[in-house]
Amino acid sequence: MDIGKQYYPAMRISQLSAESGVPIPTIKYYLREGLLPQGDQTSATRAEYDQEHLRRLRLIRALLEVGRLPVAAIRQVIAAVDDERIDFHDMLGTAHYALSTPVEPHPEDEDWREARELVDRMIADLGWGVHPLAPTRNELAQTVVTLKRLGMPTSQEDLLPYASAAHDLVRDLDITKIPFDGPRDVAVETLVICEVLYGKAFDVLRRLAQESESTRILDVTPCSDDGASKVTRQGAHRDA
Amino acid sequence: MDIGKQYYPAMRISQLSAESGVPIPTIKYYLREGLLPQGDQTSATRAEYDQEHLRRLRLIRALLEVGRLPVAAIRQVIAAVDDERIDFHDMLGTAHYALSTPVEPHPEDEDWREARELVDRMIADLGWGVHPLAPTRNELAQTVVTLKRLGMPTSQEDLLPYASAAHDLVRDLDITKIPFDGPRDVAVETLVICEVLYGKAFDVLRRLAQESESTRILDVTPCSDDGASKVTRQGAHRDA
DNA sequence: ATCCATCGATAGCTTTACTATCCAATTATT
DNA sequence: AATAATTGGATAGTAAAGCTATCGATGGAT
Repeated sequence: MDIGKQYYPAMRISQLSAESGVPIPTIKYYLREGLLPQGDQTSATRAEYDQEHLRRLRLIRALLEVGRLPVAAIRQVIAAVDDERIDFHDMLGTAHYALSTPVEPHPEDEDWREARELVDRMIADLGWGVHPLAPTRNELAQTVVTLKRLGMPTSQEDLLPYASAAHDLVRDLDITKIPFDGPRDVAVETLVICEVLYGKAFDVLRRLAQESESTRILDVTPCSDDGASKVTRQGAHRDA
Repeated sequence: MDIGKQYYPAMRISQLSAESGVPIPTIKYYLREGLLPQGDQTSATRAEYDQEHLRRLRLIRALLEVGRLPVAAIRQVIAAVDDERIDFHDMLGTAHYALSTPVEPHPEDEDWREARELVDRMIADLGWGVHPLAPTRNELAQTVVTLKRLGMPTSQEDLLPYASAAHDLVRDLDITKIPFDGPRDVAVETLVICEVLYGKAFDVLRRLAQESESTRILDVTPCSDDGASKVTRQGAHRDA
């Protein structure tokens, strides 16, 4: 038997479901879709799963629910991890690009070309090592175009403070958490978790800060209880 | 006639469609859904639209495509703007909360309670004026729980650098763009644009920085052309 | 007078992420 | 050994979201 797995007690699909809270049909679906590796098949009607599967399952749910990534993107990340022909660096690149929303370029559009040039120039000015064909470039260009169309034209100068804040966070925090010298799957998993979950955390923190600042500017009792009507009165929650 | 609208040339739905690139049936759908206000109905089969409609339409598309907000959330924001009974501050609050993904609390779960306490304590320690019932608190708590479940437990200390970076950006940049003294619709629109589009921009910048840093750490020719195979070989784009 | 766009209503479509049902093959229970 | 329960594998059905298509009546344009 595999020494490396001796600490992982085997379980059946029903236990996997119970531990993770994910219904059995959904687990089967993930197996079909290649998100979750097949269990150790001991007979025609029996397969065993271990802690790895549980962990993977939790990762899938986190990416789906917190990161709101499409199943297809998750599959790509996983495929890159499992494809041993892809080297470490390219694997991380694949993971990176799977996380970006694909944006098709519109080189015929004047605004678009200008935005893309802004992005390329900024990346070059910052000295960032970003692949010239990275889809992320188009994603940012698209955002810049949209801002312009909405009447908030954005220059490199406007974007730079965000860029350096992002760089600082990544350099000092995110990247230090990634075990580049460890096994492939752990590294890429950590990278994805960092990008998606810390990304989410930052996003929420930003919205919290925005609320705090607009409350501060608009006067009012910054955090007193009398404002409780604000939430209940309007039912501002999206669907809950 | 309305003096305030004399500079806005009227157009028919077909022109609105042509200008915005949004198909007519889709515009009708937005009208039905209350995302887009009805045009000026001049007869049973004729209505006139103006630049406001065009602007609103672009905003809707930006929130949908860039911000990936659900239609229901967009409708909530719009409803709050149009409801004159809601005061300025509550309107912004509604907008804020419409942007958050609803998360139902699990007070029975130990992890969840702990995470929520962490969030509350941090907000208090930072002195932020965030509503005690803000759904954003649960959103962050959920993220913290998920991180823990994935084996990356997160303390207040871990989160604080992100929080202060977020606060800095908001205080120095985002919030200065919002015309709090202007008309309701402009203020809330700007707020939403800032949150969603600058949020997106930052997210992309973070991913760019991550790519740059992992490239730097993993050795390799930081940005040379020989890596072009990375993108093409794997077809790393999500679905394009 | 004729044609064409528009309105309003309704129904249909597409994608995504599940969820449910069946059946044969075990495996467990009695 | 008989019977009940569980699993895997296959297939089909479902629900929600976001459009898209069609139709008939109307009314302005030529």
